[in-house]
Amino acid sequence: MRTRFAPSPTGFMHIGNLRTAIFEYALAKKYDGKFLLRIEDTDQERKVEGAVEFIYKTLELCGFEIDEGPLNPGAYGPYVQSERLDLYKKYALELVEKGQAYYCFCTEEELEEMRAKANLRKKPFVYDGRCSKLSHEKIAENLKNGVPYVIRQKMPKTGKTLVQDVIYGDIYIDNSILDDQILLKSDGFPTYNFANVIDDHLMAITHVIRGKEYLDQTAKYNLLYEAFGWDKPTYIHVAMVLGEDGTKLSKRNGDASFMDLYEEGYLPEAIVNYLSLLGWSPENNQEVFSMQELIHNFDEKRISKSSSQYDVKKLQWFNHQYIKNMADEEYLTWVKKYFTKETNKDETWLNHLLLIYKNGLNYGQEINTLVEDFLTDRYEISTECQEFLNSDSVIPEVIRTFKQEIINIDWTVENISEAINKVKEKLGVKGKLLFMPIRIATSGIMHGPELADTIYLLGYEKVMEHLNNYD
RNA sequence: GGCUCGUUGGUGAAGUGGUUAAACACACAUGCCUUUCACGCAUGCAUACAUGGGUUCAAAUCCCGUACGAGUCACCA
Repeated sequence: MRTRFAPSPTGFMHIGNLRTAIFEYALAKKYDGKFLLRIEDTDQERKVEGAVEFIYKTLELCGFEIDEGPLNPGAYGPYVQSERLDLYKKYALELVEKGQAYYCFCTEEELEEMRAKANLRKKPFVYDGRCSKLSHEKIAENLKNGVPYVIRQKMPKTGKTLVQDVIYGDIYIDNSILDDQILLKSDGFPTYNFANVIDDHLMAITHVIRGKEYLDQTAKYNLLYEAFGWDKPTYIHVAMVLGEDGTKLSKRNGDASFMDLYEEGYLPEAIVNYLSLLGWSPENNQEVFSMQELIHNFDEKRISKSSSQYDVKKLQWFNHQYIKNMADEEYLTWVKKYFTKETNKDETWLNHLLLIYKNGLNYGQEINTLVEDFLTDRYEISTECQEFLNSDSVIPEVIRTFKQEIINIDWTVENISEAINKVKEKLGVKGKLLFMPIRIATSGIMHGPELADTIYLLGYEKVMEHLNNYD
């Protein structure tokens, strides 16, 4: 069993691509097979510098072990298509020799004209194969004169071609709609379809997982395999991942890119976990699982036929689960990468603060907004707070008593907690009337984390300063 | 437009002819957790099988039509 992930190097990976990679990886590893990375850069115009490293980084972050690829080649290299040009040419020529393909010298203008005519008659454009009728002499002459050419495959004009897919079953495509597809472009590069077939065969790929958008095109692939007399791989086409609004993912959705999510503070494990459940589910219905469990439970037959919608809320829930399960030390190192607020507080104080939010954090960058109230000197009583303070006559007394209780204690969370309890006992107040006044008087806000922790972190000086306002 | 595929509640989904509460998770709402928010726990929710016909003793599950959605028809991948 050998699978491959074959992205083009655009320096961007949206979660749909990643999800396909996850399936490919899980399938290969489930059967102790190999997972390889191949870069499909046959479109020279869309190439981006550093994209290969970027892809490696992404996959590594996600916990993939790449068995063979451009940076760690195996026996089937090279793994970058632009380095395999001679190979494609050789195989294209082989088909020409066999009479399965031919040189085509049609110019773009000629093709444009044919296309326009087809449009007029409201017929889909199919190349008429005129160059396949060229005489040997004419071909030789053109080649000699350096006339630009492409190589096209001869397609059958009648009948149907069978496409077999693990998810979608048997599908028949009418050959009449099949164009004499271009194998080799005039710049000497192969087309995507051609390179794909050559490479998958040469790299001994056994299972191809790819987006459903290739389902129809698979007929062309099959015809190519047949022309060469090669065995076809097993096809597994997967439905698309849609954006939150139910439409196709695009860069405009922004957050649909893995790197964006990563930078916002979503853990790769959580992303992988969530994504694996988009269009697939394990038989045991387990939701939170590790890569190892995913591999173990993966079953390609349970991949869904219909597309699914991306939902940040659920991703956040997964992320939340993973954050909660981190060890404190691990959490602190992690969350500090996303913590960008300025502070002159010492590390112990900061760690205490960050830890308070560990169980409530949805994603890394969220820490900055959660923690805001602790890092500002602002102390303003909102009208809402003021209204509450005025709502009961016992409130001033609560505040005064609390001040007395903490004025001489050792500044620890436990002692503060104890002080609150004493206020409760002395005045016989509890609940909202007990805690709200203290919270507002000390911190100036109505909502926040655990009160004793809040007061502790505010610090003795600041708390006393605030309490003095109520004397 | 031709061809291909899909359609279970707001979202992810279980379910592939048969105990007439269609699971589970997210979201949402409420309650509890001896302060709020959050976490956690509990309950509820929407009264979901696109639609019309069949087949069958029995259909979300099989067949046909319709609607809607998506994909694809490049010297892009």
